[in-house]
Amino acid sequence: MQLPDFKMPEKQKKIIEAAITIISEKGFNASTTSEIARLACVAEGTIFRYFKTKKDILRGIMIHLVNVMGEPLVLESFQKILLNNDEKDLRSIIKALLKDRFVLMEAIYPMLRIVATEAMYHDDIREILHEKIISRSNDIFKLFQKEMVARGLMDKDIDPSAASRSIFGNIVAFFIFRKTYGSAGEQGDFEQDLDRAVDIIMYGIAARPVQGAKY
Amino acid sequence: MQLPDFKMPEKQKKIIEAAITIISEKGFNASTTSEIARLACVAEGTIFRYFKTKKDILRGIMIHLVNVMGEPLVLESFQKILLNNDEKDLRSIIKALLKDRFVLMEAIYPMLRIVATEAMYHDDIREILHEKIISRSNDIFKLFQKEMVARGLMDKDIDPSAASRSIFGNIVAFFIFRKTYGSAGEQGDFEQDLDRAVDIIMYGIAARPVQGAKY
DNA sequence: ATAAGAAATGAGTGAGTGCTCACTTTACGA
DNA sequence: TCGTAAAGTGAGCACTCACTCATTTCTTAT
Repeated sequence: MQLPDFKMPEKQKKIIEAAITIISEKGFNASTTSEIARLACVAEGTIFRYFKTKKDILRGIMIHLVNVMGEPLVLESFQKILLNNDEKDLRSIIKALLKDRFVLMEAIYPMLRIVATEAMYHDDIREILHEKIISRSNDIFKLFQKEMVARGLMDKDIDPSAASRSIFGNIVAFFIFRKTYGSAGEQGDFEQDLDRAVDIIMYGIAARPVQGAKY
Repeated sequence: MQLPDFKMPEKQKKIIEAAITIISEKGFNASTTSEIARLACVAEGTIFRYFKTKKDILRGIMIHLVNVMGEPLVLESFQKILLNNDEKDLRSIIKALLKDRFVLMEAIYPMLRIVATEAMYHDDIREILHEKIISRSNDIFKLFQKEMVARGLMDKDIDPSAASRSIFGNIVAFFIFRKTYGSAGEQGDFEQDLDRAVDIIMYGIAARPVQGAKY
């Protein structure tokens, strides 16, 4: 996992990168500090110069997720797609969103694995995640919905929390299924699959909009 | 985690029950055999009479998920809800499904945590899960869709894989969000939330069916 | 009642862990 | 060039854990 530049001692960065790689592969407890040190090409003692304990490495990874990836990658492009679309229709926005999230999740996949696992067992990590990413995404989505309603592209009485929760679920499910099964085909296959997923997010599993309807 | 009766030595059952409790709380690697033994009220050596290694306990848990819970709980009621509904409309079926899955997931929550975590790191567990539960659920869903299409309740050109994937994502997201935040209110709150989720699964985030339409 | 085998025990073992610390190397201003 | 502080090292320490096995307890057939 190659991290973007960030003011931080060379070795510390190497340690975090190595830790992300190893922990994402084997889980936190199954990873050893000696292995991380080996991959990072530092002595084991060096790890404990930068991180007080092993658990502290996890915290370091989370801080990175939030500071380096969270803000610039996760939220910025999310916001751009949802809020800078004066002339686009809802369908292309949702499609752009799904595509962008897919690419992002693939890019930070090792980190995602760690967060998904550890958030289940550490309250503090879950808290950071919620505070810095989930609740802020929710806010952005609410703004987005307001705008869409104003432009007549979304139904005004859809609950925004339920909607964003559903979209979140769809995105994650799309990613996981593609990642574990699927993706057997080529690029065209992906586009088609994407379109299907977008259709269902837009119109559900039952209804299809009347031809020429405003939605 | 109280398991249903199943032909198996008393102590072995106790060990698995204890293991589910402890592993779901702390994760597999952070759980110790001595702690499991203590909770199960057996000597540590007894564990290794029934399970060759510690990892073998995990396999025992998975076998239980599949044999005891998987077939009778996960698939049976799934099938009943989807396929024994000659007179019900699509909306009530989906609502019943979502409700049933929620109750089920809550009942086997500790086991779910273990499976969700360990499936990320062990190929064999992911394989069992896919073979015994996911692919079979998919088959059931395909039958269901065929029936719904025949009865004119679902659009025939919705891809069944995409649809079941989406429903899966919605169910899981609904569960997780309710479990970690929400559920702050009472029962009425839950019903309302359920209805919102069902609406979105049915009609998506954009369109709403015309009043009196057949869907 | 007793023998014999099965089940259960838990102290013991050694491999392997996170972490320390006495030491070496590097960076750099005077 | 040297002195000093910071950065880096890795052998070793204390400890934990999965697993073993000699011993005890239970079960049951005769």
